[in-house]
Amino acid sequence: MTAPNMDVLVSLSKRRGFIFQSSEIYGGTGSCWDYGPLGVELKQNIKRVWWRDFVQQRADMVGLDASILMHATVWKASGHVDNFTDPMVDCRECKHRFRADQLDEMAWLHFCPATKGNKFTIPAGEPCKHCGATRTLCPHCGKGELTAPRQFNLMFKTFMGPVEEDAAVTYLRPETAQGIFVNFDNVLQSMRLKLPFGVGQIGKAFRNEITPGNFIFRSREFEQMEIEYFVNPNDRVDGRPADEAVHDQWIEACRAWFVRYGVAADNMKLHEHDTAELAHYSKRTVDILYRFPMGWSELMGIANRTDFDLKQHSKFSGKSLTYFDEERKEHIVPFVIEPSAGVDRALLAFLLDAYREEEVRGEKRVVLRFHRELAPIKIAVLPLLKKRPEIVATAHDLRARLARQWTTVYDDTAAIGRLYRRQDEVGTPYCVTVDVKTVGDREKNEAGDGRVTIRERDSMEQIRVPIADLDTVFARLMGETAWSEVAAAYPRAES
RNA sequence: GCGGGAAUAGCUCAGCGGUAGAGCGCCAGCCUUCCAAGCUGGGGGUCGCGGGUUCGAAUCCCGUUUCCCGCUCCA
Repeated sequence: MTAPNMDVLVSLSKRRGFIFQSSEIYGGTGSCWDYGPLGVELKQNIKRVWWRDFVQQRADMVGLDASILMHATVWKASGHVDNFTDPMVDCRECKHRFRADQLDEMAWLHFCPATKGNKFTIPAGEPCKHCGATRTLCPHCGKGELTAPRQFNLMFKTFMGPVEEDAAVTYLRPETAQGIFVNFDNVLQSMRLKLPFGVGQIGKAFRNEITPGNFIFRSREFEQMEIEYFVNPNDRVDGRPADEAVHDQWIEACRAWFVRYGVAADNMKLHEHDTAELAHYSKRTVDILYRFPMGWSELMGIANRTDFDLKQHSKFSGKSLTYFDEERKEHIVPFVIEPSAGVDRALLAFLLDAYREEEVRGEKRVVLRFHRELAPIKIAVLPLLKKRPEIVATAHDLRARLARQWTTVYDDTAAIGRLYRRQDEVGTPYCVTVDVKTVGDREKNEAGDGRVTIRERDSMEQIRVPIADLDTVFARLMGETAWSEVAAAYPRAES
């Protein structure tokens, strides 16, 4: 495949109306991006199929849409107020950066004056045996002074209510997950659920990232698709504790989902967090990495959050957040498996994986081979000649008719070859072309055959289909039926 | 926040002290019976922003903002 670099994609995204830099006319900001007319369709399609596949089609799942602003105590309970704040110091000499709270636990490099400047590595927390000095300089290079600790708060602080008082301070949510945890009992009771069950949610989250960038990969405002899947850890699944077995099931389900919608399997790999990497709430976390242009990076994470969150919220709120196990006659706090995906990262992966540069008749063709369900525009209706009013009128009618079910576009501003290339570049899977044969030629006294050309994006094959068949043909093409199977029933059009 | 690079038309870039260009794209017309065809015409840039040097700055200097590449963190 032709792996595009990020610049090519940024350029295409802007030129074709997928993604614009936020506030561009004011100089822009790299930490926020706007989705243009095609981008918003693509993004909505991703969210729609995710919601359909994971929430609507599963008997063990329900949905939720919690507010972005929540009670400030939520973030104390979740640990974000304490753990999302890392005081950092930098070495003025070697430019190394350290977390201030970990400095004392690090071995340090020392040029000892008592031994004529000999170099020693001193274990954490100990003074030099020769001169008795304790560490004051950079532990890494032993020479540089450290800057004063700088506070990084990864949460956006804001004020609820018109008066800026401390009591009204809260945060824009850094993850959608907490909205599910605090509604655990509401959902459980109102839907009369039995374990195991999951709650899915799609929504915006905000993090004051230290380093945003790599296009939409890491931005300060982003959208998450999260599931909190609750299990009874005392149950056994496949002979293993339920949380551990279900965790593995979700990892595979998520991986398969990306493959289903067009991400090549070998562009993904799993990454197991080691203990140092694990978040404060997690027993085990596995990331699905994607081969992004800047290297393997996290596409989504699937964490076993244990009973940490429910217990924390129970403790801070004073409300019992337990589940009554009818068989064992006991109250338990469920464990939770959290498959957490970034909509924007998913979109970027789908975009990257769809991008192809091909050579057609000696010319370069750029094509986005989107899965048909993700493609922003499903059908482009094109007149072969725009001088013929009958052709143009028929094309307009067809577009309106097809638009009742699918996203469509009409374009007559160039020759047919160029029109096809434009649609290729935005990933439109099918074009419908109306020509003279469709409508007939009055001057030559020829009747129309009522057929139009359907052209498929990837193979560039064309078939002649009666207008009367269009609805059923496209219903099959947009469903599970392969192009080759549909095409076999109709004559090829010459190209 | 630190180090390095960059910022000129929608996109890719040239111009590097004398007042802004190319290719592609876009728009209109002509032409054209299925894969970026041709011809003609057109719109579009206070050269990121602010200051300084100079008779004169896109060009030199300072500051600033934004972007890109590394260091750290996550979806």
